Amino acid sequence: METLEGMSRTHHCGKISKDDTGKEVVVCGWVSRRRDHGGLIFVDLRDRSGLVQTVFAEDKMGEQAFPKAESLRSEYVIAVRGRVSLRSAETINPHMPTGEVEIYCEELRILNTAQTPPFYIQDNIDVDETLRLKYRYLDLRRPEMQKNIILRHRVTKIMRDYFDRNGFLEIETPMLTKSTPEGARDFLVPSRLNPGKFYALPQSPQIFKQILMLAGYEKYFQIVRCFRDEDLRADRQPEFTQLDIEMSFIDQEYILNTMENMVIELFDKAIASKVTGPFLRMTWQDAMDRFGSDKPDLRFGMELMDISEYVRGSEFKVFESVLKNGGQVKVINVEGYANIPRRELDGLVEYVKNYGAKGLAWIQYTDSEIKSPFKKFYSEETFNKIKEATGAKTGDLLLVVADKPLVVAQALGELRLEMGRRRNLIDPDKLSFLWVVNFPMFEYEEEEKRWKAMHHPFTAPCDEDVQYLMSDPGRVKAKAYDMVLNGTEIGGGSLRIYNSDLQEKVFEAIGLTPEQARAKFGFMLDAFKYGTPPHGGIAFGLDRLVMIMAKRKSIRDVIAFPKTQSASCLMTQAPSDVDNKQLRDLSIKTTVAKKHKED
RNA sequence: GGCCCGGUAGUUUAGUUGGUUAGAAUGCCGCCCUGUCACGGCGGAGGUCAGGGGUUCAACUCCCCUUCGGGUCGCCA
Repeated sequence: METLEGMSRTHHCGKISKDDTGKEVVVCGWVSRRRDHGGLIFVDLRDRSGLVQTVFAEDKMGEQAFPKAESLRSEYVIAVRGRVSLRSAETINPHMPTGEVEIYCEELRILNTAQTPPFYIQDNIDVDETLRLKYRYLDLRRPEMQKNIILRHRVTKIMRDYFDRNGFLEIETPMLTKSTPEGARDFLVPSRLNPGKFYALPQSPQIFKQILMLAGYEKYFQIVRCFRDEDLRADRQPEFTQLDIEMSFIDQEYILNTMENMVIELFDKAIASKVTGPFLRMTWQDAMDRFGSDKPDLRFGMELMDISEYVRGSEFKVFESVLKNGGQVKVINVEGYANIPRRELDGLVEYVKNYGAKGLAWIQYTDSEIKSPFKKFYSEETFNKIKEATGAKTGDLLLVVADKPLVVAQALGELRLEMGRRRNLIDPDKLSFLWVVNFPMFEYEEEEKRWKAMHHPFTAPCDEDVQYLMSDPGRVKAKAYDMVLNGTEIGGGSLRIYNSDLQEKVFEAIGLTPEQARAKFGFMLDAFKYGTPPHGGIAFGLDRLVMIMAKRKSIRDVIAFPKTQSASCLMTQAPSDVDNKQLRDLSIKTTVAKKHKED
């Protein structure tokens, strides 16, 4: 093994160009590929910036030094001093950014050897993700992963610059904090100094940022880790990063504009995507009615349409009972797909059942006839009226769901997305931003038989709805808003309650007794009595945002060290057992029988 | 907690109605090779068929359980 002593890097591999021709350079990196021709060896050398071809020629290096070049293997760490030379026309590699040049080695130092890696260190590898996660350091060495991680750095850098320029202060908030009753399951941290008591890791810095507003900081932001102990998904990790923002003396319009400008600048500077404002604003009700989702993907149409009035009053019991119970009958039009195979239709019936619908019906306006499972209950005129009302044409397929509004929305909304994917209606290069506004303040929790805050309990209700907080919580709208991109919620926020009386009322509406509210949020209620400014804010999911910008399907690809679906880290083997002494110090006993595994 | 998919050389995989010496490609090792860039040629090594149990004369193959990974519903203010 050799050192770098007396040899300092002059260039990065991927930056060498024909402008450097003739220069003596020193490059360092990993052996990406080796092509041994006997007396002539080519090595593609890789560092963070890219690849460059280095050439080891026996007649130039001498018989003493050449065997060292022969000993090189994949992922050895080397330094090469040599001269940049222009390649002859027929040896230029047009597929490589540095393909016009190569470096003739004059001195080689092997700084470290390497075991053969378990997978190729290159893009587009087809390898089990388990292996990638176990050897994450090798996975992260792959150019496409480095690109993602570098993009993530650029994103946070642009954000910090933007907020700094606009008068925001980045202020840190505690990681060891207090468990909150609402929301996700907390990660708990036992307190050694307070036996039997626990901190919670923050689900978000929500309360702290509001306290900062009343403390007079006016504009706050933070790029901050948040923790929620819930089941994982392709876009959900137990620890994730939020861009967290709060401002005082502002209205909703100011927040939305400030955030739009941030996002426009971000997409421009980070990935050179020109996004234009102002973003479309859509009420929550509109989004649900038209797209069956509070985060509609507007990259394609296929909106939901209500045909209740056309099918009402028939012998068809399914529709009748739904309509009598306040339900609705809605459709989406899958254009040009009247000849859908019967087997696929059957599959779609199963598909919507996953989302709570009891079934799925359809109308096929084929060239020759109208096909529908409820054809015998309605006249041809009715089918023609439906055709006209929905704008369907001959050759189109209507998919029909009848149920309570929320079930129709979810089932048809998901079906719309699925058909959009199957029919290739979604342009992967399109960026469709919108704001969804006017969310309901509460949603009813069937299991616990109580109302819950849809956003969080510090969200301000719309002024005109405050009177219904107790009498009719379901009709209260909130001053809340989500930013949606391509069917993904990338950010959400609200104007906050800044009056402790109103705050107590909202706690009451979600079933918190005054005692419970005091125990959990007493400090906040007290604080709010000392002159709280009107304020509001928003938080963006950084991982999801970068995932979309990097065009990846999983946030694991934009997180350096992510966890698996069972929330473990395959590289470190966390979580793991701890010594009994550690548990004793914390006054903790586990009820899980220890597995006796001796290796 | 439910449902679905998957686990075979280092890696990606083939393996038929249950009977094969478990095959290929690539990687790895050795020898040869001075213009390759997925270099090439010749040779070689490499398998707990995820783990356990069952059925059977016989299990990679069929059944059950466990485990690990992925997707998803519930959950995620």
